[in-house]
Amino acid sequence: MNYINPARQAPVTTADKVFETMQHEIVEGQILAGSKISEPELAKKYQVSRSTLREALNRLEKCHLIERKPNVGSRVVECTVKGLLEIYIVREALEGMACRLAATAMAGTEIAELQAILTIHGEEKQLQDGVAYYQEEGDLDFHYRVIQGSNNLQLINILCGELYHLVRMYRCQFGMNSPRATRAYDEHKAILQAIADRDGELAEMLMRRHIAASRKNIERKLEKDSE
Amino acid sequence: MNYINPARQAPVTTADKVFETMQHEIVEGQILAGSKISEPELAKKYQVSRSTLREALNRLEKCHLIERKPNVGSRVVECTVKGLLEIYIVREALEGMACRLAATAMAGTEIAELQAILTIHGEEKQLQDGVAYYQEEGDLDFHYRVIQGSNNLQLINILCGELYHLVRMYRCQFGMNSPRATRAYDEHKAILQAIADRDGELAEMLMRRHIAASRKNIERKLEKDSE
DNA sequence: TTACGACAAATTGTCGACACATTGACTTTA
DNA sequence: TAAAGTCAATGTGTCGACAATTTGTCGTAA
Repeated sequence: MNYINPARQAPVTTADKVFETMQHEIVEGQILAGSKISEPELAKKYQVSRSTLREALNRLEKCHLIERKPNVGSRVVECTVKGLLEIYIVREALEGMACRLAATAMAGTEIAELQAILTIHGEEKQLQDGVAYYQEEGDLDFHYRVIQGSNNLQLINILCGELYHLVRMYRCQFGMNSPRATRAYDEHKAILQAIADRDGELAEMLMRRHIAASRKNIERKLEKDSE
Repeated sequence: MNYINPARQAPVTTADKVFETMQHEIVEGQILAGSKISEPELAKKYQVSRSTLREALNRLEKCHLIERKPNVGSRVVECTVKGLLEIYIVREALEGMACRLAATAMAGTEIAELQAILTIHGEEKQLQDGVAYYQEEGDLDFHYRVIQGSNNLQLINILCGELYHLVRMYRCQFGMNSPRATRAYDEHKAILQAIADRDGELAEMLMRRHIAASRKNIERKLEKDSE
């Protein structure tokens, strides 16, 4: 499957390619979460030297997909419930702010474009009545565009560059296909309306509630599973 | 000068030491902002191989202190006004959230400890009537402890690990010794009171206003300079 | 004179080998 | 038997050298 990758530039160097490959394998769980990474082993697997592999590992660490300890080695991060909720907290804060900024920074054409995309998503949702597509690609795409609309490079870099793949990893590995799609779609519409009205304060509040609702939904679901 | 470094672990490997050295030199401006980094040159300067230096560069990139382009090289980030304001925006969002969390997550003992520290800062401030110390170390220390109090590892990592040194760099290079210290001190006290009252909502609002006030102060100052 | 292209110098990316630290198993000793 | 110490094996950190790419210079042609 060919994922979109917001902040990516074409993989020019060998380390880039190894990085992308490993990224996909970690996100999709082919390299197991929590597992130890053996540099010699993976270097042989990808047919590159250890230096090149280590370069790739450095970028994976930048994406928070692996953790390194000096003189010990690297491990793939573990997908814990605590970690998932922590990311939602960070997203609530940052994407809320991004939304506030987008309300004043986004161009009218961008807003119109995003409205068109939302309409398409809505039709497709009803068409196939399948939640998966919307929840996966569509949701990410909406959030991605709002973040870009903030026009704040630090914000964009953190959300689209450093946290993006970790979010995808959690989505993949926890198998998130909750029945929140319809409600989420309506919330997206309301958020976009606030942006179109140039009401930054409201836009931020709605985005924060939107993300907080997802978080609480997960909390409920998980504590129900543990009963 | 020996800076405190929140999220640091003792430098065990040589790359660690080179990283810390370069970090200080970049933050304090000895390595000029915006300047190009020559790997062979710096490797010779620090008496290490290029591999080790590149390892250090990778960590500097993680702190947003340098930027790399494939097949071209690394540059120290530039300190622009736009960049400074962008960081304040990110801090407003993240530290605001951290403060909200701290209001429920911080232990009573931690709060008491922080209150004691604030008192000391207040006395020292009046004692030497110098703004510099408080503004530099004390302010960073207060914010640092609140962030730690959030008990959210993602939040702590981003603020204390990735953005911390960039903030210090801006403070150093823009020479921030504004007369906001007294007001900032009072604001800190109010924030801490909200945390002690376990009022997360208020704590977040106060922290956001506190950081936003600093940002607006800088905006005023800078547009006054440009007149 | 300007624009284009080839060449040379310098820099970055990649490689394989060595030095060092950690881990686990085994031996020794209380 | 248990605890501590030793040693080997594995893996990470570091090094120097080679390969590939970029950049600036020079020369040629329009």
